[in-house]
Amino acid sequence: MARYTTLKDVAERAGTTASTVSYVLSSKSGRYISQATREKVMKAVDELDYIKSNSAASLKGKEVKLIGILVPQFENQFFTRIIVSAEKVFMKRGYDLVICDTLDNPGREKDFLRRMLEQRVDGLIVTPTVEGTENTALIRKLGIPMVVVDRPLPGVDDYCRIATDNYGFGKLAAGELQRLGHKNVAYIGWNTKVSDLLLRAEGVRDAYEGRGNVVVEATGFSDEGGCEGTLHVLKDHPEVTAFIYGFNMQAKGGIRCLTDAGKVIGKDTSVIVIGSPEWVNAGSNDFTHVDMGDSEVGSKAAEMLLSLISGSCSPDFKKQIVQECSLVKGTSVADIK
Amino acid sequence: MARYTTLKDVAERAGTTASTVSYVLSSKSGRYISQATREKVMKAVDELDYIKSNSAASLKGKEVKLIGILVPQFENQFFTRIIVSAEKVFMKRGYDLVICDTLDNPGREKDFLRRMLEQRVDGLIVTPTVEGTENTALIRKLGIPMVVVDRPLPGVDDYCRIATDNYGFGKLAAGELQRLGHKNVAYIGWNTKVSDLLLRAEGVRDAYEGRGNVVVEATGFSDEGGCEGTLHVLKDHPEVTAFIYGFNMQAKGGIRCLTDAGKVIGKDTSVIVIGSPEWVNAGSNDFTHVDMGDSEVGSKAAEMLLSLISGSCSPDFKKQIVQECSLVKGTSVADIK
DNA sequence: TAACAATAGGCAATCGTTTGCCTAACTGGG
DNA sequence: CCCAGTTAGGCAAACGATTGCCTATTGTTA
Repeated sequence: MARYTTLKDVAERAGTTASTVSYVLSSKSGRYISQATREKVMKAVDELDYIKSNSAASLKGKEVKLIGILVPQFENQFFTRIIVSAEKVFMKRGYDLVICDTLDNPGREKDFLRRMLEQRVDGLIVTPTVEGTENTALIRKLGIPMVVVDRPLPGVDDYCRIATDNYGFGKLAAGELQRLGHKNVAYIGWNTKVSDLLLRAEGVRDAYEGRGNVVVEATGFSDEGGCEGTLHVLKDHPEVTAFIYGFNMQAKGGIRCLTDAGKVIGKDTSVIVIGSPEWVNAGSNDFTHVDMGDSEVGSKAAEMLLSLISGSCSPDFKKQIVQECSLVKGTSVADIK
Repeated sequence: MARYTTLKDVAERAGTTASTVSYVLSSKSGRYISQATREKVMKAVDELDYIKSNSAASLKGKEVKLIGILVPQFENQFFTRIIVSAEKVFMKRGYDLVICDTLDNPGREKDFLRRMLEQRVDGLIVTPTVEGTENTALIRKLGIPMVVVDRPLPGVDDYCRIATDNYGFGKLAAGELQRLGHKNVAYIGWNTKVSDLLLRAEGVRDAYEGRGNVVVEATGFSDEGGCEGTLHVLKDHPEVTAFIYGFNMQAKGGIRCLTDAGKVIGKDTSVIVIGSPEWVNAGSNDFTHVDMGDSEVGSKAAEMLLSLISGSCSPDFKKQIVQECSLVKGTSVADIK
């Protein structure tokens, strides 16, 4: 086991006491330290490779300088982008990130959250699992600063959140298809109970209210799910001229199926992807897609959490911010007007 | 600030002492606890939402149950895959992950490593920055378990590492091009001094030794870099029929340039990508690429680190494992034989 | 019935930092 | 020369969990 040197070791070498060393290192005002002592201490610190113990410090009520982040799918770039942009904000303020991938499994989420609390994290950024609302109850009860990202906590309302504009995603995508003359479109989405996600379909439906038909296919959250839904539509609704994919993984699978079925995207059929996975414009791809504002979501969540932690906002400050989205035009939608 | 309950609070409520509560919770053998006491304690723990403090425990020499992971580019799927697969291994053993993105900046790396030590992480998985070899010196001196991933620590040799087969990547890719009749190929790589990465070019060169010509373009590690290198080749070496891209980001930019230049990939020109970014087979893409064994690298590193931590291997156990790679054939290489 | 093992649980030191409370030496004004 | 302020730094009590060392019951056996 590794041996770390302690304040006492340093003090001994410098010929002083632990408290003095502590004061030197934390350079707190209100304590006078002579230049000579300061130098002796710094020399000893250096020679002994002293590294302070965060555990001991946090035991004395200091911040742990750890932020916990729980996301449901690490492999989804939407979340890694959130993490990257949040990290930039936290890093500047000296916080490290403990990151967990819940895999959308409420059991894992519960475990992880408890472990975060055991680590006494200073705050949490959480995209809750679909059915694990209860898991965050303790966090809220204890009053640990937390910002929820993307999905809501159903049945709860006094918490901070950076939301994505799910309804807007659908509406924006559908609007574009309408503009280009598509009367019969399909929305391939996730077969989930999370209201947040059903909103996307609703946005599409509302945009088409009285102006065309929308076929909604709710399938599994995976490449296969996307493919399956697409095949259903191709088979049962040959009148459909455009597909909106609610999630990037489904989109990937669905597009593969369309291609395999011999369709040329942007000509024989049209596609809009909700989200900005890297592949939308890699290689010969150039998909029209809805940018959910991934990075913005991350940095806003981080900033909100920091103000919660620093107490710079009132203790009962609760706010939900909806991130704006935008349409990025590619060549995957045919103009059939 | 959040108030956590302590062992003492629990003890008071259960009508016993902190030590008993501690023994109940850790269920250590060698201490007798009556069923009645056990129940009273558990009840109190429950009612008070007791959550143990990892800081306090680690102060007493317990493991912190944290593993630090440093990667140079979070946005690169190679690394997120490593993290995901490592996490699966660690999670089963009760470790949490503190993840940092060094952005290949030695200064950031140094900061992060220090912070990891301050957290007293039980072990580290590190892909060192290009020029920050010194940064890990302290880790090695202190004997903190560490596994290096992918890149080497130049000038150091007694450390554990899961390496990627850089030379093999180049050779494998070049071999495929040769097989299909390409005599003049280009390798677009990173303008770095890291031997590890130069090896890829060497693999390509060796494969072509006496059997054709290789143009090597070393550019920046970005989309733009890939594009730039590609344009040079198109301009100065019209005889080149195939491109090998050393890194996924360069590949993305380079391929975009090829397309913009009116080339149809797999017909007019050929491409092999080293690495497996998601886009290699998304949409209408189907690139021949070299699978570096990303996930395997992560899980092997995690397992090696765990055995280092548990001391199940001799203290001076040092081992370098090279992960095998494989070629995944797509349609991006034309057969010109 | 004395002696011993098994069962049950309290006491207090310890881990490494932080910080409030002292003391002590100097400096300078009156 | 005395007292107040400034400068410098030691002492020791926390923080919360762990664990070795006790003590005090029982139950068991010779």
